[in-house]
Amino acid sequence: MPAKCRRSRTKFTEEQLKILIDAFNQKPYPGYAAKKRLALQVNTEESRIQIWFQNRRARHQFPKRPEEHLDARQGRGPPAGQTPGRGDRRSRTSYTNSQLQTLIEEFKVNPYPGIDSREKLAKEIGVPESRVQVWFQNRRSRQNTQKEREPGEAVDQGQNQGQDLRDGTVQGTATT
DNA sequence: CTGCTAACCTAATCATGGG
DNA sequence: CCCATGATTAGGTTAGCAG
Repeated sequence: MPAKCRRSRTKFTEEQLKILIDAFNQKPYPGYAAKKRLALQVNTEESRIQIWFQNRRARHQFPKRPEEHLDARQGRGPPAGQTPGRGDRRSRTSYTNSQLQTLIEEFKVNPYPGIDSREKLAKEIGVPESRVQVWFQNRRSRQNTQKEREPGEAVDQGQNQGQDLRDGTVQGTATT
């Protein structure tokens, strides 16, 4: 194959796992700052930390421990639907018009960019690769949701499941 | 081959910021 | 206030590697 679509599988060392598991047991929903700190500690990317926590929460029934204290503020305490984690999210990325143009153009030719394409794109518009990935995820999702708006035409789904096979390698560069 | 688990996906939802 | 859209989550699939 020309290149790998996926990022290569990260192999955590025992030491790294120890730190991660310990952190997980104390706080299964780390905020952005905590993830960044952990990333530094185990010397890896923060996006790897995020994926690791996602997978861990999904597969291990961690002690339903929302917070070590956190007891609903009965006043109104609307536990229904609120982020378990702290309000510590990554700040919203605001894309400039030209950045959006680049992303949209790429999306048209390849809505499922592999790791190489995403990294190249990220470098091009000066944004972390993880943001590019999220952007594509949201874009695809939105497209599927709103596709029910225009009964026009198009809406051609190729039943493409799993096998994405498409790799960037788009030497674009034509322009400029 | 099987089990574990990183990477990745969708859909839903939370949350922010501009009109 | 409301809407467009970025960030996060649950849960499910794909795939690399050790046993």
